[in-house]
Amino acid sequence: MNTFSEENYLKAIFRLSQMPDNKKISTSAIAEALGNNPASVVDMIRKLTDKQLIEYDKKKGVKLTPQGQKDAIQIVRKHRLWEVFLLEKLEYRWDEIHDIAEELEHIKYHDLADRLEKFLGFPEYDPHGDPIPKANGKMAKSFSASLADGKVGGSYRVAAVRDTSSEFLKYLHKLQINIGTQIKIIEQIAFDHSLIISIDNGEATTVSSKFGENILIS
Amino acid sequence: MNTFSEENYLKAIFRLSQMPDNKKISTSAIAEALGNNPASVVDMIRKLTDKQLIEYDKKKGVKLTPQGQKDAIQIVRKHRLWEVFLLEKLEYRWDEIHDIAEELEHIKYHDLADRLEKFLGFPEYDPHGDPIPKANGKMAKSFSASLADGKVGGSYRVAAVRDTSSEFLKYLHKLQINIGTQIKIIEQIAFDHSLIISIDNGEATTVSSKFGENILIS
DNA sequence: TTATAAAATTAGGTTTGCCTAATTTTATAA
DNA sequence: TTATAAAATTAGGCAAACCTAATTTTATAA
Ligand SMILES: [Mn+2]
Ligand SMILES: [Mn+2]
Ligand SMILES: [Mn+2]
Ligand SMILES: [Mn+2]
Repeated sequence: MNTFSEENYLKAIFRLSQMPDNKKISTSAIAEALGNNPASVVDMIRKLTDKQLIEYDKKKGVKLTPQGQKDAIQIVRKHRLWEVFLLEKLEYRWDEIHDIAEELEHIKYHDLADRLEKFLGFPEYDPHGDPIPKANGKMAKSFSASLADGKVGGSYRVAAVRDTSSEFLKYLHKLQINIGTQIKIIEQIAFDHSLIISIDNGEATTVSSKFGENILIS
Repeated sequence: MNTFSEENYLKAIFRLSQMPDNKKISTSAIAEALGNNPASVVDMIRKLTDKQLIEYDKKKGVKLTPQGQKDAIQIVRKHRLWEVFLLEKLEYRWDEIHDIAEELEHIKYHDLADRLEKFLGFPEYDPHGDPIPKANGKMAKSFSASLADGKVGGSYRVAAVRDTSSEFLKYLHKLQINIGTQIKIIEQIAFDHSLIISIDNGEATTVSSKFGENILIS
C-alpha cells in the first residue's frame, strides 16, 4: 500500500503524463506540480523506483510502470467520484470540491470507490468535466480542444475546464459559465488573442487568451 | 489545527473520560487504547499540554481542557456521521464502518460535518447506538445500562453496543442481533453469570457475561 | 567552443510520531 | 517497613517527508 505522499506523487506524474504537450516529466516539473523542492522530488523518485511504480531515465524523465499507472488511476477515480459526491450530495460549490477530494481520495477500503460510484449512479464525468475512470481502469478520453482553438462565429458547449484552481472557477462562476454552457466566439483580437464571446447568447464579454485555453469544448 | 495523530489521542482521551468507571486517565490507559507504547504517550501528553488541549497531573491523570473537549467532540461527531453515511448510503456492514470512519473523521473542511448531517437527515444516533454530537457540541447521554444489569424474566431493547470491534459485531450479526432487537433474559447462571436469552422471541441461546456487558439496553 | 544559466543531485538538517531499553517513581503486598 | 511489581519517564534512535545550501551535470547561447 502506498502512503498519502506517494499517492500524491503518482497522481501528479499521471497528470503530467496526460498532458498533450508530450514533454518529458522532469524532476523540476514534478516539484512545480506539487509545490515541493526538487531535492524532495529526487528522494521520492528513488523511493517510487524502488517500489517499481515508476522508471527513471535522466534522458527520458519519469514514466509510470504498469503498476504505477494502475495505482494512479485508482486515486484519480476516487478523487473524481468524491468530487461528484461533494457537489451533488453535499451541495458544495464548484470551486470548493477539489481541495476536499484531495484528502478523501486517499481513504482506502475494500470496495469504497465501487460503492461510491454505484451510490452516485455511475457518473461518467466529474464536475470539472474530467472523465471518471471505471473500476477496471478504463476511462474516456479527456476533452482536449479549447475555446482558444475555436473559430470566430462558432458556438461551443463547455465540456470541461483545464485549470481547476478556485480562482479560475470563481471567475467562471461570476461569468455564469458552467459545464454545458454555450459560448459563441464573436471576435478574436489579433493583438493578444483575447476573445470577445457571448455566454448563453448574453451580451458580449471579453476574456483573455489564457482564459480561452482553459475552457475545453466538445 | 490538530494533526491526525493528535486527533486520535484527543478522541481516545475523550472516550476514556466518558467511561462510567470514572478511573483516572493514565499514560498506560491511553497507550492501551491506541495500541501505542507508553513512552510515545508521554511524548504526546507533553505536546497536547503545550497546545493547551489537555492538563496533566501525575495524581489526577490526563484531563481535556475546554478546547480539547471541543476538538474531541467535533471528531466524534464526524466519525459517527460518516458511519451513518457508510451504512445507510454505501451499504457497508455494521462491522466494516468503524475502520473507514476512523480515517474519514480526520478530513477537515468548513461545514463538512454540518452538510453531511443535513444530507443524512440529522440522525440522532450512529449505527452502534452512540449519540451523535450536534454542531454546538451538545450530545445526548450515552446508554449505560447493560444486558448484564437486567433482571431475569425482563425483556429489553438493544439500544447500543459498548464494544464496536468487528469480532463482536460479527458475532451479533450471526445471532441476528441489531439495534432495536428485543432480548429476553430467561435465566442467569450463578456459576459464571452466563445468560440464557431469547432473541426476538426465538429459541433459548446462551451467552457469556462479557457478552451481556457489551450490550446496552434502553 | 566556452561561458552562463538551468536542472539535478548530494550532503546534511528538521519535525513528527513512533520505537526499545534503561531508569526512576509510585503502588501493593508480605 | 521493606521487597517487589507496575507505571511513568528518560535517553537515544529510526523512518518518512520535507527543507536549505552546496555542488555537479546538462543545456543554451554568445
Ligand atoms: Mn491528495
Ligand atoms: Mn475534478
Ligand atoms: Mn482516527
Ligand atoms: Mn460508532
